[in-house]
Order: sequence, then C-alpha cells, then structure tokens
Amino acid sequence: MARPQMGDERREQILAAFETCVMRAGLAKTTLTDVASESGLPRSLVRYHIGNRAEMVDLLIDRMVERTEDGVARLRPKKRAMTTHDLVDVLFTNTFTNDVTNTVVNELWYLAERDDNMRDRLRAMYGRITRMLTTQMEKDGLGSSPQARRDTAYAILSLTYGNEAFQFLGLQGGRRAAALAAARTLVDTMTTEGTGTKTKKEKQK
Amino acid sequence: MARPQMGDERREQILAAFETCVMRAGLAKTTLTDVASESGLPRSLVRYHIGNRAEMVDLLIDRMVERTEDGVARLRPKKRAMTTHDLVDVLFTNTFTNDVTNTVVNELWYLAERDDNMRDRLRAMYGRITRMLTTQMEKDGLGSSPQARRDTAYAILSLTYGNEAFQFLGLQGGRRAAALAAARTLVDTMTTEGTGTKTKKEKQK
DNA sequence: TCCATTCTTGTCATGAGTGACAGGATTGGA
DNA sequence: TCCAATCCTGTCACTCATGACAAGAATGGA
Repeated sequence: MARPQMGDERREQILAAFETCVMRAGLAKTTLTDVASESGLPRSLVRYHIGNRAEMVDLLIDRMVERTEDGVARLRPKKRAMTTHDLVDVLFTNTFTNDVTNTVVNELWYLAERDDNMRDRLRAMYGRITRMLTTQMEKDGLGSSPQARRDTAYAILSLTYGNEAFQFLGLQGGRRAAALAAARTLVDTMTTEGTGTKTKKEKQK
Repeated sequence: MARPQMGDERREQILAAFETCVMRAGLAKTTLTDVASESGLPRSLVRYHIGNRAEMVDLLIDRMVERTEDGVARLRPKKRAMTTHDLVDVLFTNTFTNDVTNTVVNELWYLAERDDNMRDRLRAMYGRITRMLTTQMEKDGLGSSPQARRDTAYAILSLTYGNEAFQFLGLQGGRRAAALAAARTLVDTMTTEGTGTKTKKEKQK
C-alpha cells in the first residue's frame, strides 16, 4: 500500500473535539464547522474521516454508551466481597459523577424522547444496572421474591437518577447524602430471604 | 382606536401550535415556519404577533412554568384534610402524568443544562413542591427536625422524578407502583415529632 | 366620509450549515 | 523511479431559517 493510515487517530481527535462542543453547546447546536475548528482541522477533512453529520452523531453515541457500560461493568470486580449497601454507595458516588460523560448522556436521554432505537439502548443500559442490583440482593439473601427485588432495585435506580437530576439543578447543596440514606433505608426494609421476616428494625450487621 | 385587537387570541393560537410542534419534533428543531403552518397562519403573521423566535420561546416557557405551578397549587385544597401519604399518592399519579406538559417540561430541563435562568426557575418550581411536602409532614407530626423532613422530601421528589424518567423509557411495564411503595416506605420510616418515638424503626444515625 | 389603528400579505436579502467534488500532496512499496 | 493508496485543501451550489419591510385590507370612532 501507500501512505500510512491516520484514520483512527483522526477520528479519535475529531470525536474528542465533538464531545467538547457538545459539552459546551449541546448536540443539536453543534455543527460540523464547530467540530472542525475545535479540532483544528478543516471542515472538509472532518467530513473525509467522519462522514456526514448523522454518521458523526452515531459514532458519538456508540462511544458514550460503550463508555458508560464499561463504567458500570468496572463496578463489579470490587476485589473483596461486596454487599448491596456497597453497591448502592458506588452507584451514588461513582456512576453518575463524571461531568463530561454525564452531560453527553443527558443528550442521549434527550434524543431518546423521539428515537425508539435510542430508547432501547438506554433501557438495555439501565436494565443491566438493575440486574446487577438484584443479583447482589439475592446473594445477600435480601427480598422475598425476584419481583420484590426488582421493585426495590427499580426504586433505588429511580432515586439515583432523580437525585442526579436535582443535584445538577442545585436544589440545595448537600442533599445527595439524603438520597443515599433513603436508598439505604429501602434496602434495610426489605424482607429477608426464606424466613419471610421483616428486617425493618434490624440493624444490618 | 380602530380595528379590534386580535392579539391575544392569535398569540394563544400560535402558542398552542408551537406546543404541538415541540411535542412532535422538539424545541430546537421547531422553526417559525413549522409553527406557522401548524397554526394555519402565514409566517409573517406569526412574527407580527409573537415577535422573533427567542420571544416566542420565552412565551412558551412562561406558559409551561405557569401551567405546572398551577397544577401543583391545585393539589393543595383537596377537600378534606390530607395526609402525607395522600400527597405522595397525588405526586405519583397526577403531577407528572400529562404527556404534553411533560414533554415540554422535559425541554425546559434540557434548556436548563446551559441556561442559568432556566435552572433558577426549575429550582423554584421544585422547591415549592418540596416545601409543600415538608409542611404536610410537619402537620402530620412526622420527622424529628426540619432538616429530617427536608431530607425525606428531597428523596421522595427524586424518586418521583426518576420514576417518571424510567417510566417514559419503558423500563419494565408497571414499576410505578414499586416506586410509590418505596416512597411510602420512606414516609413510614420517619420518626414521629415530639415524642421521639419511632413510627417503624429508627436506626438512622 | 375620513382616518388612525391594527391586522394581514407577500417578498427580499442575508447568513448558516451542509454535501459534493476536483485536484493537489504525501508516502511506502514494486 | 513510478505508482497507487491515502490524506488533505479549497471552493461551489443548494437548502433552509431568519429578520425586515413595503404595501394593502379591515374596522370602529370622529
């Protein structure tokens, strides 16, 4: 062949610039020209390596979903045995905490409003987190049935997501702790497996 | 004077059309031409009555905030005395349940991402709901301190909001009940006022 | 009737964003 | 040296949304 291929590097460079632009102005308002000047490349070169705007957006979406899924997956191998409480803690402190990823993921939610496929992808993403929670609960002997575990996991995830939204809104400064405490309460009030007794007043050892 | 003023009617007509367009395609992608053809008016007439695009958007925002606040305010005079549980029920079943308003409010959240003023308005809106909750809790003798009440109210609101998001996502069909149950649990696990006795348990701190 | 006010129509210039493409430059291998 | 793949540059035409405005129509009061 001939000239060495710069394609991958260029694409990376362009997508990074794209992210920066989206962060600054939002997806809808980011133009090819913006991305070009942000990346220091002429627009035609961006077009050459990335394709048209739609393709560029698709690439960004893949990138974001992949990154988030990786983040979620990395939670699991937490060295020593993990309790449901630990997992909940991690959800509140790590998962939705990265500004740049978060902002772009918000864009994905916005897209999902009118894009079935995007909705599916998000659903899969959060479904995975839910499953991770229920699995952990089961390991810990929490919940009287799969249904009960799913319910609580769903509530916790909702709480996490809503908290993140209001946190961003700046509705009071330090309310994250309150949401976390509430999530812990939800875990504590689950019935224990087998016995069917409630742990309501039981301090978790 | 002279010709009768159509201004108000026209503006109403236009804003209604605007809403429909936003519902269909999103705020960013809705053009003056879209609104015009949706309302059956020529574009220049839309411009005459509404002004430029920015002013039109401002009007829509006012309209949405006002409508939501009205909806919230209307929760209060619920005939007979209301319990905190009732209020929570209403939050889950009534507040975030109107498709058209909801979709547009979502747009407001999206705007808030990069608009300080919008963020302030949303904060005020949800702050009002929070206050309504804490007030009711106090009436019912729930919570050991204003701080505790605010914490729980915040958690419940987060839960409500997150649930609404996932509900929209279609993450499982009927999980709304699970979120509501969780919210009720949070209320039930509050300490009671004055006596210092616990409703169900107390292990927090 | 006249007229000021308000509404309505149609058209234009401008600018932004996009996709397309012709042609040049660079590079490693035959 | 030559060649072919790959990368890069500059420019063009097209579409679309916007703001501006001139000119006309309707209407109720003086």
